[in-house]
Amino acid sequence: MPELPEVEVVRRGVHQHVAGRTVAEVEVLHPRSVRRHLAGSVDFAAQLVGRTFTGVGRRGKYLWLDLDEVVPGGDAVLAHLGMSGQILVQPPGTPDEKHLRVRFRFADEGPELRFVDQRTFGGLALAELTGSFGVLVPEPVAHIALDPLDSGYDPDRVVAALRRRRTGIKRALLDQTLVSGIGNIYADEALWRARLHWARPTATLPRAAAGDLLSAATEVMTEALGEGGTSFDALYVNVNGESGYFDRSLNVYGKEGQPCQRCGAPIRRDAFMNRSSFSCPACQPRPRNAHF
DNA sequence: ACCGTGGCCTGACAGC
DNA sequence: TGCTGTCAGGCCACGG
Repeated sequence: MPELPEVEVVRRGVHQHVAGRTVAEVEVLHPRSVRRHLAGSVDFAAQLVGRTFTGVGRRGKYLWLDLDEVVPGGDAVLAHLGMSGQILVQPPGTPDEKHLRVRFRFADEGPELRFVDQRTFGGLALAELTGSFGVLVPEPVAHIALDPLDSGYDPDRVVAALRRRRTGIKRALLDQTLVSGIGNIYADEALWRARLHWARPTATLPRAAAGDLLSAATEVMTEALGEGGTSFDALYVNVNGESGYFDRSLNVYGKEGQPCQRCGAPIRRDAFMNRSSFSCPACQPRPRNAHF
């Protein structure tokens, strides 16, 4: 979290506000927020001055700002929001946010682009473009699988790859090299819709059930995007700082003890991978051969 | 090659 | 009140 719908909301906002604008100054206020840049944050800033953002791409939870021409060997500013990252568009002179990490000022002296991140799990990077699934993406994104909203996404291929795994179904859903964009919230929601327990082994999952699960994941993320994403608090916002409304539509995530919307059984919460899994004990019974 | 775990981070909150 | 412990969890490095 933020997961695919929230990142797509941000991508659209960034594109609307910065496409065609030329960078005048970059201020890095926290070194950890600039990643994979051996020459350091000062060099990162210097390399961007005078360059023009031409578009904003996304794959899974990564997004990137294209710089000038999109050509092999070109580069882009890659961003990952991590747990608490925000990209905000703010008029110059707006007081700095408490966790402002990187500021972009533009030659037109219009609104700034600000990377704000409380926990610094996210970050920015200047990355070279390389080919992946037939398109150019920043090199650190090359190994990330296509997401369900990508035009090249092929659910049959994901089903086949998923059934070759020897692990639990939720662990597989969260593996960004299998299918990208799904995090803890939408994994739990998709599993509930498909009536599957999170520890169900991938290896014995029928092809149709795997297909239904991926369809459910696509549906729930598409619906969430239509609501502007999911927000529990002020951390998950669009570029104008506004929250989405999909949290009202969640069926299991964060609903421990509340009645299942299908059968009324109280939603249970299990510890899993140092986090929580929410599910309905009646609709999603624990399998005998559970894979933890 | 595949699979699973630990570390990175800070703020909100519960309990004493 | 102020302290401590727990939780939130995506990604990557690393070990088996």
